[in-house]
Amino acid sequence: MVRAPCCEKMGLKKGPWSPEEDQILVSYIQKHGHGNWRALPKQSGLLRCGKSCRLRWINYLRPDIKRGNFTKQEEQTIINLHQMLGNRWSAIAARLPGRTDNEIKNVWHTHLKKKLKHYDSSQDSKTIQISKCDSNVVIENESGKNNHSTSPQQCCSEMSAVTDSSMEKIVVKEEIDYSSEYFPTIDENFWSEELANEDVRETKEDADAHLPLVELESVEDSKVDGGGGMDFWYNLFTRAGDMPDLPEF
DNA sequence: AATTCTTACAACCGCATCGAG
DNA sequence: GCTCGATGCGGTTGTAAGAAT
Repeated sequence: MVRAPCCEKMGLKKGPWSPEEDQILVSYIQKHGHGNWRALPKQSGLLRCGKSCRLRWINYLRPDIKRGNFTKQEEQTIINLHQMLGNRWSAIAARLPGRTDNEIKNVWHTHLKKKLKHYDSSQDSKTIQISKCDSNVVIENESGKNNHSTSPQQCCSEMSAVTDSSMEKIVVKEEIDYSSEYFPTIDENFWSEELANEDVRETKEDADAHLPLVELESVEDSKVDGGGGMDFWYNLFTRAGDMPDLPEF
């Protein structure tokens, strides 16, 4: 049994929003707020489903939305956060005031992914490797709530601090600048798209010498989807000793 | 000038999660 | 503990605009 899409209900409009619809939605929310998205279309007179209204508001009409091109710093931040969190766009968006998860996702797919792929292809020989990885890490946040992660992706996305040898407790402590301070800097070649073949980063041997390996167990049963994936998991734990305490997501 | 291709981004869909009852 | 409705999230699609041919 397949559930019918919500907007297929009789009379509900789909597709691009008209300025009139935007106006109705904005003025309704300004007056009444958006306590109940489901009820909002009925009460405001819009022929849209609540989901569509919510999306339109969050991604486009919200007054605090920052429009226009992303700055280099914002792009750098996205890259760094994506390396940390994988495809958790909402978590990334939470660190970029005025930007939406949808917008960030689009920028990633249309610009950054291509750039990085191009950039990384010139960096292949510098890939860092690790042989073992723990697939069952317990994470504890500030509220004391434990999260059991069975996948690297999931675990990494919730990881918020250095893992010690027992890998049991992770506590959030402070805000950090995601744009550069704690991450390897992407050089000018990335932004210029003219990738140098040599002397861009340290060699693999140099990197291995600087990055402490962490003893971890097999990840055979781990599910890894797109985004950060296993490489990131490896890199995160490889670099664990260099990572700062990170805030909660 | 017309057509095709590419890019960017808004919007949709369906699954996951959460909370109330 | 279970069910169900509401909301959040990420993947994907649709389409308008611009570029290339």
